[in-house]
Amino acid sequence: MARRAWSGVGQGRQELFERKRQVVLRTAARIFSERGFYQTTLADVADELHVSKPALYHYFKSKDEILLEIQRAAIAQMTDAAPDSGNGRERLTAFVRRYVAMITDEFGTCLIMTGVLPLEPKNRQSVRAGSKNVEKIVRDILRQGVQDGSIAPCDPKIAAMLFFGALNWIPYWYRASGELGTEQLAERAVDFVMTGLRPR
Amino acid sequence: MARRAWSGVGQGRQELFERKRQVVLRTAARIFSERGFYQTTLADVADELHVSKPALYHYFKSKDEILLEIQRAAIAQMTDAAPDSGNGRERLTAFVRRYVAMITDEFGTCLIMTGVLPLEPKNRQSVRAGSKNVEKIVRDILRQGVQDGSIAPCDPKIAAMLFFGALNWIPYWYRASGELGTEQLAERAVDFVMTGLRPR
Amino acid sequence: MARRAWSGVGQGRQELFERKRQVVLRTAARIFSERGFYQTTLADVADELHVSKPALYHYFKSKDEILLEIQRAAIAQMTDAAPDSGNGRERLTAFVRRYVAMITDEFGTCLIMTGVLPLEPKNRQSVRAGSKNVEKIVRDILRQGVQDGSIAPCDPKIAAMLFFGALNWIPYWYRASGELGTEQLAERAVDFVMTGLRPR
Amino acid sequence: MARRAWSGVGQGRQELFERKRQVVLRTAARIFSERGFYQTTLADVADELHVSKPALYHYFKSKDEILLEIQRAAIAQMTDAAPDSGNGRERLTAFVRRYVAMITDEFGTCLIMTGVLPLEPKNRQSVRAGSKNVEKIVRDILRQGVQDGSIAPCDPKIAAMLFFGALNWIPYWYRASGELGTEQLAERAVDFVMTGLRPR
DNA sequence: AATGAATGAGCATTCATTCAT
DNA sequence: AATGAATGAATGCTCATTCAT
Repeated sequence: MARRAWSGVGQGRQELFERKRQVVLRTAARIFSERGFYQTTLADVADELHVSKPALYHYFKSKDEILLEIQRAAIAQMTDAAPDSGNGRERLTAFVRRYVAMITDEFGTCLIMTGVLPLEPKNRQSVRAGSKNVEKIVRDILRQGVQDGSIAPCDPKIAAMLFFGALNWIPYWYRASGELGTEQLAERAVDFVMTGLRPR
Repeated sequence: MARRAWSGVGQGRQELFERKRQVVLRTAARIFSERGFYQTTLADVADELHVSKPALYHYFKSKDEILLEIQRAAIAQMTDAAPDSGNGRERLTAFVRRYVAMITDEFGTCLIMTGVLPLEPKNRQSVRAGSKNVEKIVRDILRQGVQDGSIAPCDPKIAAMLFFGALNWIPYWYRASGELGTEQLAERAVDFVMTGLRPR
Repeated sequence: MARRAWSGVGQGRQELFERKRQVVLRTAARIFSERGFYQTTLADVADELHVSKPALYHYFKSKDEILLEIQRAAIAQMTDAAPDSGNGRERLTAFVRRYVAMITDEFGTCLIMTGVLPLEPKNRQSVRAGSKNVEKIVRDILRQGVQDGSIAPCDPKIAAMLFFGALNWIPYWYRASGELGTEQLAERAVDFVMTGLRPR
Repeated sequence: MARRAWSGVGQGRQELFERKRQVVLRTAARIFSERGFYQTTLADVADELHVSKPALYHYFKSKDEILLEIQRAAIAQMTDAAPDSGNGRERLTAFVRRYVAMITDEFGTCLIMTGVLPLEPKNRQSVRAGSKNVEKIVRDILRQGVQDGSIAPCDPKIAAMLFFGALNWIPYWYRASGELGTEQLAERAVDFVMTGLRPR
């Protein structure tokens, strides 16, 4: 019993190392989101992986680094979510669809639910800079949309944050295991942020 | 030097005790939100109040209880935010205005930013029940609005959560000290959740 | 059972604190010298004092700080050992007598036997500077003696270090509990460093 | 790049093994003396040798054994330092010259600076016995010298330890890389232990 | 009511050592 | 012979909480 959780993960040399690293990251992200970063000990993570605690230190040099890499991965995904063609509304709609997919995976969920406060100040700044960048992308889309008339006139800063709120809150209530699929959720989100609740 | 932070808070007997309790609560809520619950030690809270650590135990029996009471207070405020007259849209609009006011104060902010994970399971359930109740209030308003035609047809569950997301995320980015007042913020929020981003 | 090792140490407020601190220091110095710094855990020190481990942290903020204060105390004693009247030989003789007394107490012994390597670089420099100072005192005495003719012509640097060697090695072999008293030891040391082993 | 530090050390079969062992020993001795035994990890030693950590276990079965062999080598050298012809003074002088040479090499320096405390009790006794033996050699020389009149009357036990102190302290301050050569140092040491500091 | 002192429980991290290849 | 991977054992330190005054 207690087979290595990553037995048979792959067989490249360097590559195997990298895959195990990813497994650690996903697992840790999931547990951090469920229990909270501080309520999760490295022993918890190790146990879940059927691995000893020091083994984790082969892959990461500290608990903080694990969280940092999770959040970096989340930010990277989100940054790539920016679509580049179409008018403002079209781009925003595409962004929502991709963003919902990412924020419901382990990394995105952990970024939102754990937040950056546990990180060391330096790393915190790093992740925050990434988030700011994603926000800027959306602000720019909004500005474009306002100009091309596909989006209602608004203060892009405020609107972007209310927009992000609707999406970022998803990890707090949505369970992928339920009946609502991620794509359908994305459609509801598109509807909500585009047309609001008032009937047309 | 180092005068008690609550010197002159009041002078009733029982009442004085209660007021000091509130001061502890507000202060703790603020620090918890800023640094995070686990990064905040009771020594930090005591220092901020110019009081000794054990003194806090005169007012609360544990760190957990402090957080619990903060969150209960937040929930109580929010529950009271429910307006009872008007059609769905009117009631929802009124709710948003009150909710924004509450979520930007120390208690509301702490409820959102600290979350319920740090609480003991029993207390966590208690707060969660309160939150569910607030959500139910909104769902009911939505249902009413859909029926009376003042709100667009939608799945009330999903819509309510997207709606709450837009509002709950506010503490993560809004600073009351900035140029945007709370009331103006509330108006933007009303616009956003009611009409969305697409031009009419 | 397990009475506090420092029960009844004193009763001033501030003063009591300081005395307990000294007790910790002496005890730690003794154990460090016996077992070595790294072989001694804070639990060992705490046990010896019939106190809990965290209690030590009321008095010192780290294991390193304990060692630092021990060594600072030793250096302070030694610095004060410098006599100021007489010719070179007389001053050196007086220095030996005082130095032997100090190097055989807990602090002096710990300074020699533990060394400064365990200290953090910054603190290490600090103690080293103190040691250098003591060495300088002796070099100056030697120079004076060479000039006034009471000490044989020699290179003061080398001579001082050989001189210190003879004395500093004492903790490695001398036990105060044996038949040879500290004063007698000091006389032998005076003889040795003054006249050497060859008959006159 | 990063060629094995011992590439080309030799080519005999068994002999090669033995030479590599010696390289490990010298290197470890040097690092132990510089940083301290406990501050030196086997990874440090392996890195310095451009070898993997487990590789060291081909040559030694534990870190303790490495230190033990270093110290045994030092003791062996010292034991051989005893000269056998001449009167007491002559023999002692010769001993000093040889002893200084040994105590300034890697093994001798490590024996002095690391001490025997890190060793397992059994090994510690073994090395201590060797040291005692070297001390006995000197005591015997002193006794002979006192009898033949070439050394001043003294308590051989105390005199021997003060004598050793002057010499053993050398590693703490002497750097072979400086301007003072080992032979010159030995002459100063001979002068000091023979005639002391007082002018004749 | 209030505090300095003390503690139990816990946790991240390190490192010598072993194992599988 | 040699190494990357893995681990058991240990330790310094933190902090919520309690106790004695």
